[in-house]
Amino acid sequence: MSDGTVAQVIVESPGLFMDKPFDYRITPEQLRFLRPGMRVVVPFRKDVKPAIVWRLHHVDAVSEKIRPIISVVDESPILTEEQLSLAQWLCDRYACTIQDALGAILPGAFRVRGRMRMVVVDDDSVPDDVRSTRLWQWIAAQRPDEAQVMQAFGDKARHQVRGWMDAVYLRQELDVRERVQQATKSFLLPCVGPDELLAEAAVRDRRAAKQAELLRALAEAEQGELLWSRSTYPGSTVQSLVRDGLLRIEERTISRFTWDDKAIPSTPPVLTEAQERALQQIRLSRRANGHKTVVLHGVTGSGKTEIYMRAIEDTLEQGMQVIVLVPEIALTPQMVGRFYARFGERIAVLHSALTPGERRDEWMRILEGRADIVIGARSAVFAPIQNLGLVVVDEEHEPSYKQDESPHYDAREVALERAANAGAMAILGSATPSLWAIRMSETGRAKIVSLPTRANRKALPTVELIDMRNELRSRNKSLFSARLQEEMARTVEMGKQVVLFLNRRGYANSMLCRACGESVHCPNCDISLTVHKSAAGHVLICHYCGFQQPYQDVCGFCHEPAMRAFGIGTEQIEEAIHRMWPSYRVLRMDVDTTRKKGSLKRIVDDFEHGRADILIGTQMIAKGLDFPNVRLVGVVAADTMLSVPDYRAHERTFQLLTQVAGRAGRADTEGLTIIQTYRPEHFSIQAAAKHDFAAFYREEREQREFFAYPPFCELAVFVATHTEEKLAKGAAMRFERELRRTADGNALSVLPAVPSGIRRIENQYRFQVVLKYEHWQDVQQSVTAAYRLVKERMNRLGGTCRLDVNAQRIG
DNA sequence: AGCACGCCGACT
DNA sequence: GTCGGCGTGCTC
Repeated sequence: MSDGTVAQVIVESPGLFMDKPFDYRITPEQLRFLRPGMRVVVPFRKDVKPAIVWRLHHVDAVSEKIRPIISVVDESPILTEEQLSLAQWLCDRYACTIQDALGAILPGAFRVRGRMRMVVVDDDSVPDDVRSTRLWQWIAAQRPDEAQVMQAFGDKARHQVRGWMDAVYLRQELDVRERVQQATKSFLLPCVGPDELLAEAAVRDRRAAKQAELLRALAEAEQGELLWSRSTYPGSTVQSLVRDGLLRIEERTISRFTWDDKAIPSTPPVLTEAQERALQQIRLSRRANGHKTVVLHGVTGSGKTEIYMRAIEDTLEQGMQVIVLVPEIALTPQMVGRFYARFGERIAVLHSALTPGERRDEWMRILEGRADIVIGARSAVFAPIQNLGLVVVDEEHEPSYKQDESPHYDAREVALERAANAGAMAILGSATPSLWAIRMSETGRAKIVSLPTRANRKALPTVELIDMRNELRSRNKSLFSARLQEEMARTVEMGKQVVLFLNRRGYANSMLCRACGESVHCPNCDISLTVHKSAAGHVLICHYCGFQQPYQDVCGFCHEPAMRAFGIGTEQIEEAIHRMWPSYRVLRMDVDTTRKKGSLKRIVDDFEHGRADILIGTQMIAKGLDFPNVRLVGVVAADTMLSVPDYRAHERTFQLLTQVAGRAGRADTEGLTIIQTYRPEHFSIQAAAKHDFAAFYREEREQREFFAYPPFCELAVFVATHTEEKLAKGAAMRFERELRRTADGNALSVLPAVPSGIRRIENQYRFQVVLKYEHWQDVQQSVTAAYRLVKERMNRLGGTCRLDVNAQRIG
């Protein structure tokens, strides 16, 4: 027992059971520099495991059972104190483990691997008969850990090895390895003035031409330094000049990440009156002491990005830093380009398509203050910014801000939490703000700032609704109404472009037997197979597990040759256009055509540069793309989104239609949007057609309030999965029962356990329990306790449980 | 997770 | 009597 400080660390190890900090002893030497947020390696059971220092804890007496930290990986913390408290906040808010929370914050590139490996002590004490064994020689060469020895030589080798260790023929050595290292480059800097460099070069001309060449290059270098390219100047050349005291080598950390098409620096455009007014309101809010959250509601093409950039400039002037969130950065190359043009190298980019090395380097640039604008997707909200002044969430209504795995965080909420902690401002921008955002302004937690007109002073595109029931009556069996066909042809003849939107990929939604009514189902999932076109004809694919089977026109149930494809997909539209207008150049943009890296950008580029007349796409074309030459936007079937069994189907329909319509007429082209629908009277479709956000909001708000759905309450969805149906069901029922027993019935309403929307995926049965409550705080304890109880049990039985707090969809 | 501890059925 | 089934608990 002794006085001192212990380190509480979070050990990296999967599972719920160890979700608490463990104490470790600190040596006096470590005590001088050890800080929370550093990575360490600790002994754990018989293993060595990587861990993160959670906090330093003063105790009167250090208990005997506490073991020492083996090794400290970092010289300075890679997580800030604020990020550590954010991790705790994530645990509380989303009922996740500390490990999950830290895992979400810290990029995987910082993961370390620690192991104890065997090293031979090769001196006279080792007898020759030991030295001559195959095992000994293998250990000497491989430096394996114990598990590797067991794997290669089996169980009998263990005793042999233990014996050698006792005799000190072998010893254990800690091996700590990081997944990727910080990238560095060597720079050459002169130690003497340029005149002397030239003089020394002259001396060397005869006997060391290469050295002379380097000295001259260095004397003339614009920055007064050179990036050392080892192929131009070999090590020997540089080393001898270093020895002569003429130059020195400096290792500098650099970032592997480069953005290859940086736009030319541009001068900011003159703001329109509306933009000017909006910016003034934002500046007022920033100075205010109260809420600093602004919902920027700007119609499509109103120039929201320019407002963000002005607000960013203000923030940088105050010496503070900025986070900009975009729904999916791969979909918004145009936006990143504009930011580079404006702010240059002070930008760091974080998103999932970066290599681990690139992400690590960008992280360090932010942490060390070498970048002060972070632009990225959802996870960029965790960037290690130390002096946050502004968070921007662009396209705030997009569902991609919600994380689908644990922790099920909502980046918008995290953004507001971080902003509140830092006293920073938050701007949530959208042409179609979510009900959540508008509700915040109603309850005084945010202020709405509007941009009601387009920056190009053009009107919003005219929207025509086509009632497809009339088309059927007039015997038009084509996918396109007469009106849409006519305008498509006219637009292409004008040399303008068309965007066609359909929210369903593949060729057809399903195969249905017209004789017996059965559809073709996936053998592993409770879902019908989607029809896709391939070189070899049609294939049926499961969108959930990837199962494939060939197309057959004979029904598997009644054996009648009556199978037929139902429900149009994007591939079928492409085919129809080829048939109707063989000369039109068509591009298709959906998950299937953009799976390969860079293919999305190529499609965007091709369309932008007029190498196609028509772009067919799923919802990914609705996200902030800007094609100036688009005259016509056609929505092939507006109803597909409306009939989704989800409480947000109306909201999603309105948002998608409005966003898609907004792709038309962005520059000098007058825009036209044609929406085909079987339900033209539906308020979501009517409101989108009239660009009437207020009307949509009024109606939808009323329904949500009446049926007690968000934003008038919050939902949490518990899902249990297991290959045994009764075990999945049992876990969900246990969760339900537990909550009925422990939770406050006034604060929490528990809906009965039922099968999930898709009852089985990849042979796992899924049962769910939906919870409704007003304040998570009031129910957090009982819900978290019940969840942990059931999850722990379920994991032992080989199943899984998940709890999505503040769920954005059910099922 | 992965492993040790511990309390009940079928066996050399 | 023991060998081993896997329910339960612990890891600084």
